[in-house]
Amino acid sequence: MLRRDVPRSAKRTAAPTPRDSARAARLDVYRRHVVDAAERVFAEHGFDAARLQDISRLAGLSMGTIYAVFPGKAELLQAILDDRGRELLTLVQDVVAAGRPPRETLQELSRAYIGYFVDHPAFLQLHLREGRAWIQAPTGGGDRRAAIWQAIHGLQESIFRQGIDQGLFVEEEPALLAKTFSALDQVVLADWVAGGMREDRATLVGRLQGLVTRTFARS
Amino acid sequence: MLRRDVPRSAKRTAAPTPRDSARAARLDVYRRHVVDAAERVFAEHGFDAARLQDISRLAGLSMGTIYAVFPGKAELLQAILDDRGRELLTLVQDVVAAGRPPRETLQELSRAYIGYFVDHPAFLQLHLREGRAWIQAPTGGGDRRAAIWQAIHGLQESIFRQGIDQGLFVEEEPALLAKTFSALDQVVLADWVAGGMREDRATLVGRLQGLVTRTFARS
Amino acid sequence: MLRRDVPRSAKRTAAPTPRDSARAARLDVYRRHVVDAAERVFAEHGFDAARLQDISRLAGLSMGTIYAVFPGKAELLQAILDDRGRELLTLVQDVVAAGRPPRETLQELSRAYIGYFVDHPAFLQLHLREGRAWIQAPTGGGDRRAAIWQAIHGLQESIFRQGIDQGLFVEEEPALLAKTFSALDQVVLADWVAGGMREDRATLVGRLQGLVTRTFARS
Amino acid sequence: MLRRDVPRSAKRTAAPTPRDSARAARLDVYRRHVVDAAERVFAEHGFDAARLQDISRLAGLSMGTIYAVFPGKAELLQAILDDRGRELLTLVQDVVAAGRPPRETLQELSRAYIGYFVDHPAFLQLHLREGRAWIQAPTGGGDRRAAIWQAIHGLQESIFRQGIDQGLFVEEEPALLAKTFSALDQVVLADWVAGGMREDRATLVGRLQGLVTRTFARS
DNA sequence: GATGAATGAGCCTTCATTCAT
DNA sequence: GATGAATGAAGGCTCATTCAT
Repeated sequence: MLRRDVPRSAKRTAAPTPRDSARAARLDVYRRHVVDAAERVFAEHGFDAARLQDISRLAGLSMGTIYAVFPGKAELLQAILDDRGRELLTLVQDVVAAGRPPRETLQELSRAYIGYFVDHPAFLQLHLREGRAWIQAPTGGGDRRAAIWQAIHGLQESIFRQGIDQGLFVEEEPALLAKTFSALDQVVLADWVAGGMREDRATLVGRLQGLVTRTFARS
Repeated sequence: MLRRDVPRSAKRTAAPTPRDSARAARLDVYRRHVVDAAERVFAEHGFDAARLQDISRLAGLSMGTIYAVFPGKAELLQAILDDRGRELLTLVQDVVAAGRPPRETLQELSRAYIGYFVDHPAFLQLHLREGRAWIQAPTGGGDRRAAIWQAIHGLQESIFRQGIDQGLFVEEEPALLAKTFSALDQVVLADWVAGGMREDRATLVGRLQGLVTRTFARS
Repeated sequence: MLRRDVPRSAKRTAAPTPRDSARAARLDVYRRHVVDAAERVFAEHGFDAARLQDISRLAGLSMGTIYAVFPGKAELLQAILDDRGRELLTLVQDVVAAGRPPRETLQELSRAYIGYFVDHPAFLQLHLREGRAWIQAPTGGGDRRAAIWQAIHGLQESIFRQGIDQGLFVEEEPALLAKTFSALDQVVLADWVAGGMREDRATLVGRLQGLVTRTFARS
Repeated sequence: MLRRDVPRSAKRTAAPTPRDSARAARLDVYRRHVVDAAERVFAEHGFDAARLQDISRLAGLSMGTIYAVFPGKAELLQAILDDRGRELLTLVQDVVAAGRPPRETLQELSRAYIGYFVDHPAFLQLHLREGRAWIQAPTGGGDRRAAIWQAIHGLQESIFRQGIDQGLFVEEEPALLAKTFSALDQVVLADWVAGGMREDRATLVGRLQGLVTRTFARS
């Protein structure tokens, strides 16, 4: 039958129709599948060597479906780094929002970071392979990927600034300290990956906390 | 073709003829040109996006010559990281060989690293882009790239071990300390690159030495 | 599924049930919608660049419905050219059936053609873009599209033959004259489209009638 | 050996080196092969359905070589229509330059057109399939393809204008007469193609000249 | 020996067509 | 019966690698 000429057009911008929300839900499921598969394939082969075919196969979805959800390969990587970056940002925001004293906050942050990456080993590998955004210059928000890391580092800087003001941390440019924190994080995790991911989470947390304390704490 | 019955095989391991040594010298000149050009092209575009064609043009050498010196693109990257890695290793060896006390050695090492990367900015960018070898696991020498970094880190570890034994450095796995040292190095340099390479060498050395002291020195 | 043993097959060729005729009527409505939308999309983008998706959207019908009415994209174009061709044929038949003298008939034909295309601008564009059937060879009816144009040209030929016999038209192969008539038609209309469709119908009719008179009338 | 550091750099913009001219000559040979093959494939299947692979195979050249000579598929078609269009333009220019009286010039033009298309049957088919440029509006030279046809029609218009001024041709917009001339040309040739290309050149020339005389000549 | 033109395998992306709901 | 989301084949284009000159 011909499509009815929308007597419910009034609702159009109001509540979404069940059909629309179903559609949105389905697309969201696909999105997650695609992102998951892509994350793993990118992690294993690196972005350039990764083939969309493989992602399609791993996701159990056709090429067409992938392209229904993402405009292209680049945007797929973007989306992964974006999603994960946002999750990390939320994590940091939560930790910071708790309002604990600086040293404690740093310890919590270490625990949170390690926990997140241990929980998402594929992303960890991808992050170690392709995640150079945290070294990028503050470009004024032109690149979303970099923007998220700037937000993350911004929060970290605020902690460092606080700690420095209270005489708890070494006196050094907070921006550099934030990056150093990320670097220490990366060292511990990279070492873990390189060693075959054998240590458990607590060990890694302890290791990072140790490094962090020694690096930043004023004795 | 008929298999030639190599009558001059005896010469093979004997003294190289002038012709041979001339050939070797020529190839070596080519190699250097190719490696130089590749380093710059890889630094600018990244390994995957770099085109051999551009390297050929920049080197002023034909594709054929490049392939006469290197088996393929991958080996070209390998060679660069190898060459530079070896130079870095030599640097570290020299610093260690001087036999200074641990803290001083670490300061010298900081100066040497910074100096090397500031002198080779193209390699620095390539190192930040593609150089993940220093995080790799000790694979038992299967990968030469990783092997060199293991050697470097091995030397650094010896310093840290010494320092720990003398009660000068924090007590932590020397291997992890070595990687941390590399990470700090990377942070300072990445920050420098991101900021437009404006600071001079001394500033960077000072910054790294500060970080290093605070991170490793036992108070 | 088990193959049903069609007990109502007897009804198949009998009188159509109300259900069947309702079905047929419905399909016919769909057909018209689809053809209209397709005509516009084909006219705008050309056959190859046109996307069925767009036709579906413009028709307000699902892809499935389109494929319920047409076997594929090619048949859709076919159908448009067919429908329009048949309408044109009817037009010509009506003009010819009036039984006016040849010159007058040609003038009427000119008016009718221009009128039809001015009334169906989308088809005009499609006709100028993809309508090459009127140049096709008499293939013996293999292609329906060409067949219709052969019928049209056949009628025109009969007029030309009549006019030639009466000494009114130039002596030339009637078939060629018929095609020339179509060409003149096309020139006037293409010029109109190219000029932005600004002139009104009467102007175009006058222009074509002038060309036609000068081309075919024996002085 | 390393490329010599150009002692002949002075010559650089002066005479082309033998190497360069050889290169240019080779590319030109390829260009011709590619264009020839493309012309035939485009003529047979139409632009969109034509596959570069087929052109590659027919030309006896690899995909890479095709792309060394043309940036893409579209430019390939462009180049064909361009080349042929320019040749046609030259033809027209030569005919017009002879300075014969208008009627004679038109007869010569008919002979030239027919001759050209009979000599290039693949292009004829392509022209009938994809050549709609001669109907296009004068867009001010934005499209090269259209521009050439504007030049051609411009020359034809000048002939018509002359003829009209001398009272030899019917009084009608010269631009429309020029397009009509092209249309008559197309009719004769399309008819020839449709009929299996059996008539010889003289027959076609006679046919077109007859049509042209009757269409344009003032009695 | 060096050249660099030629090769062609491989991948991202589109869209006609189908079929589960 | 109608839907429109899912499919996946197909093709334009790139660039690492080779080899005739």
